[in-house]
Amino acid sequence: MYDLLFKYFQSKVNIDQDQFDVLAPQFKRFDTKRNEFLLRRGEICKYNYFVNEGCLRFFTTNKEGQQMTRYFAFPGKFGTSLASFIELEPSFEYIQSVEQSQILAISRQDFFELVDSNPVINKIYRDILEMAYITSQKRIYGLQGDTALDRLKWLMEYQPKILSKLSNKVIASYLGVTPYTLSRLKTEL
Amino acid sequence: MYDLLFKYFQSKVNIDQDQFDVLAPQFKRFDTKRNEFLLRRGEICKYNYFVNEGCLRFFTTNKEGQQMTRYFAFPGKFGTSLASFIELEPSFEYIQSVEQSQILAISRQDFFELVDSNPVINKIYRDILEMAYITSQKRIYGLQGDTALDRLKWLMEYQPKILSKLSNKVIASYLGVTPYTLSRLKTEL
DNA sequence: TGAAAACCTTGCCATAGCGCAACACTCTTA
DNA sequence: TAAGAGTGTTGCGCTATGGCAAGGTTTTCA
Repeated sequence: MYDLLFKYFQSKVNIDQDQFDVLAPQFKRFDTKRNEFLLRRGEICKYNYFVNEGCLRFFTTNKEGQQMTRYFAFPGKFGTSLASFIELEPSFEYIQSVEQSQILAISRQDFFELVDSNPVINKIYRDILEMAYITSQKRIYGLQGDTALDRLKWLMEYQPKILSKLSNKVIASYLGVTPYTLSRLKTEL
Repeated sequence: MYDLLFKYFQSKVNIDQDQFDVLAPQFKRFDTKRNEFLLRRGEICKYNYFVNEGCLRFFTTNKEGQQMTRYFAFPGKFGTSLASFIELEPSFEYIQSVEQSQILAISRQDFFELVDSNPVINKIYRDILEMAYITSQKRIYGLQGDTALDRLKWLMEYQPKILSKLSNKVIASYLGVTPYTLSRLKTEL
């Protein structure tokens, strides 16, 4: 159950089995059904999630009710609604299980106690934040300056898993286009 | 010279003058002219910058050569080309001084030594990353789902300094529209 | 301080992407 | 296994934004 998480930690920092065994029990297992919500807008996000199997989608809706997807967490990735998780304020986004998934969740309090007390976890959290921020920067530039077709090509090259595993509807909501447009773009490839 | 930086640190964590005096000298002062580049695409970003006076702009260009702005650092803000700064890889973005500015810069090595050895700095860096990431998330959602007019209104409400201090050309490059469109949108407000 | 450069605005038309409607296809799940 | 819900495709017209051109205004700096 904790294999993937241990591998993840090892890939980031030096950590041995004993150190890991101390903190692993703080991660509780959740099993989710397809399309199940782990968090809805307006709720407080109490957990940081690690995906063991399946996929989580992080999205919000604009005033026309259209969904916009920010991030897909595949196996071996962390994800949370950070603003809510940090500040204990109502979340502006949803977290939904795209398919039947197995999730490890650590509570806010346990997580930040670890971050403050355990240099290994501190470093991992720093890494996650740095990488997530850099990814966001690139995505901002992509949304600002590339055409929808460019963004689709970028996705094919760098995130092929998204294209192969997910529905056109959610892919479109990630690219920032309508499903109509995505369908048309695919004929231009 | 270090007043603003000290205030910044105090606003984030408990720090007294003695603690601050130890680390302050690691920040070297740079004075920049209007439109001077601190970093060009392809160069390695060696410093983390703190703005004392003036303003720095962080941007890149797409393949048509249009500029896209990600962030403006006003007095009391940090900014760097993070991917390059962390990984020592060539930067994909530029850092330019919008106007005559006074900057405090700390080198990569000094910075990460502080982050690893000094809990106060570690916490500040964590805060910066968290806030920057949250801001990026909101910006991604804004670019994906709101019209250009919505984004302009958002800017007026939450970042009025950008509208009042900067040229239309760079504001447009931040909103992800052309200067033509921005000019037209302003008549619709 | 005055010429040159940069910037802002606006008319006009071009284009990318939107969104309805209709239909085909494909997963559920009872 | 059949009905229904959800998903993908495509024709058509619409809207938001892009981009050239031309003119007026502001800024820069020698």
